[in-house]
Amino acid sequence: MSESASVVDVAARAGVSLGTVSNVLNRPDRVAPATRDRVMRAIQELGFVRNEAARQLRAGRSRTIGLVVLDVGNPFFTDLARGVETTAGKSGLSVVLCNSNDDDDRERHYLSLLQEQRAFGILITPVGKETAAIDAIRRTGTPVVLVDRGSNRRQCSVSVNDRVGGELAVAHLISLGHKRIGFVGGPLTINQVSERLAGARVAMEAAGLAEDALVVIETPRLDVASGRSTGAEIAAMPARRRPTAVFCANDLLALGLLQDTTQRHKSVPGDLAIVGYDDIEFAAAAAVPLTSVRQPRVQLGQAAMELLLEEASDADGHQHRQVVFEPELVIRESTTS
Amino acid sequence: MSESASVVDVAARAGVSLGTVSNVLNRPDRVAPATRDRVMRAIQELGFVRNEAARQLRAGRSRTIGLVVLDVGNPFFTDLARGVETTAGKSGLSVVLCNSNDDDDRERHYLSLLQEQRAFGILITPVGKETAAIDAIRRTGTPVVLVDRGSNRRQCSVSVNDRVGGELAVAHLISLGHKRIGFVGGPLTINQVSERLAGARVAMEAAGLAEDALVVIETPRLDVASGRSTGAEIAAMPARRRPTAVFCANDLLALGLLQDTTQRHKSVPGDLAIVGYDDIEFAAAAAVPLTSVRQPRVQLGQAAMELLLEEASDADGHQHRQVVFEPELVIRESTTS
DNA sequence: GGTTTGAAATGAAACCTTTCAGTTCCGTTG
DNA sequence: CAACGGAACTGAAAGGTTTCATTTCAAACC
Repeated sequence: MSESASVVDVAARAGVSLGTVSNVLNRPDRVAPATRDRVMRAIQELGFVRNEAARQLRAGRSRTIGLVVLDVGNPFFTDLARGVETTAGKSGLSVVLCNSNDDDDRERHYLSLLQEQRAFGILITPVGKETAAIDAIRRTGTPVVLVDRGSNRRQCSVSVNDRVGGELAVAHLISLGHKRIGFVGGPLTINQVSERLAGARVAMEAAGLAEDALVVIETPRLDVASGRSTGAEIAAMPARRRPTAVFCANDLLALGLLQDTTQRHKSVPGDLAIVGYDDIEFAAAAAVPLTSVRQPRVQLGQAAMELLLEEASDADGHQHRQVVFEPELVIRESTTS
Repeated sequence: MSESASVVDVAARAGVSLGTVSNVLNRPDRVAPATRDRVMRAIQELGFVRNEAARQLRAGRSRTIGLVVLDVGNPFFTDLARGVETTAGKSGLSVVLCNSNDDDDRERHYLSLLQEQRAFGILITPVGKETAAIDAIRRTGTPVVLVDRGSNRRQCSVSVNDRVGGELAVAHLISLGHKRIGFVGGPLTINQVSERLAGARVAMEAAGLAEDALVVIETPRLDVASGRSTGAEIAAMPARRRPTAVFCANDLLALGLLQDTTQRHKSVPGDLAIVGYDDIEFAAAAAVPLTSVRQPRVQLGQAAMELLLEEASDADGHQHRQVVFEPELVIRESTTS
């Protein structure tokens, strides 16, 4: 009971060879119904459970795909994960959610773990720019799809046009008459952050505003706490330098900043207009409902998984594809009173 | 290059036996430094990566623990997961996060998956009451710890006293003068929900309020959307039956309800006071900062993982333990103006 | 009756690691 | 110089599954 039964035990009990048991498990139609039933009964009686490790060893690769994200605490990524998981499930694959937490070491750690597990494939939002480790993995034959991050032709990727997103956000603020605008986000080494910033710059330039009219406030992380501390930083600025509107690189920052600003008894958007990014579910329920740049999170996950499956199936001459979604600005009270 | 090297290849290249390679990998101190270096170099040159499947097969169990939660979209569970993961990582274990999504079938599916993977252990917040499947797993020798759920002496569990939490929440509302109080949550088959409701009833009784002064509104799920639709339901009630305050079984519901209520231009807490549960990070940043019952989420995860390790180490005569944390009421503007 | 055919069942080999009893080798000791 | 001891290394076995070339068997055919 405690020691689990193997196919051999099942075979013995059913009075067949172990090959037949395997056939019952994997190609039931090739086994005579009577035999099949007998084997099934033996499986029941012995409480036989397939040993996935042995299957994997034989197959050479596992049926698990790794999804490496920057922050599981960010609803953006959990929504993404849902999309991935649903699509993966349809192909009988399971998903391991790995939280790199913006940390290079953790990312490396998870990547080597996934390699040891001979992962079926990897979906990753990389921490840094360097793709050496990822290239190495791809060279071993494991399909890799970059998520929420564009790429060159050398690899598959699924992304939302972050530059356009940044542009939309800041153009919106400019159209409301703001002239001094803050950008809150970081670390700037994260690609999405720098792209959104680049988009913001494009909007500034298009409106003929000076470069230094965009005040960049770099944060250590993209979380609520960092957003809160940004509030102090902004409040401490001399009035003539202080921005009248802020574009945050994601909603967590925006919510943190919003919370802090409200606690200082400043009005949003009166004293400070705020735009977020991602349009997570909590953005609409915020102290002041948040204007945000919406990304198709679940579809992003689905598309990523589909690309991965595609890459896994046409093993050799695979043509890498880059899927790019377009973001959408959702206007709420945090910018328009 | 594409085909990965095995210990045998490494051994051949380094001119040693495969046993020595294994020793370099697992007990480096038993190998002469010179040999060790030679093997290491061979590993480097061949790009050898350990095959986890083969290790598992040999070892009989994997180094993965399964964490089965009701809803990954709920920050309560992702915070919990963080606690679990940190503690697991220290012992070289990895965590697979499984989202049962309140669904019996999905739960069953994940449990059998974890069994096939010969999981090192399982942490689970079960969907229903029935523990037949879980008992069966425990009988195979896999340690199981119930999370966010008390239990009898027959199994390990980590929980927060939900009854006390419900009592705290409703006692608070009563102390503010409310006489007709709503309870929002569901499905009631979820243990945490029914316990919190039970606590609410205790508070009502203690205050000498009639049983039917507690209006129970059962929701299909514990998410923001359900919270929003509850708003309509409450608005549609005749004024004399309509509660003046509501206790929601979790913060997602509370945030949804809050959002809907605000959109109806009703004031919170003026027209409707709201208490949530979990005190997730977004509760404080809500439209009206949310009064909520705080649970030690991260510690909960840590404690669960520690219990699991404990159960895994004293294989035989393990004494099951029940760890119960006490919740804490955090009062904010959603109840006090 | 003998031969052919095809479905059904068989069982050895392969997948890769870890373990452990056994061997080798070299320096020490009596 | 023989015997011993211990460190270093070896290599076979085990672990459970899947695959596939082979074998078996009964029915169909000539």
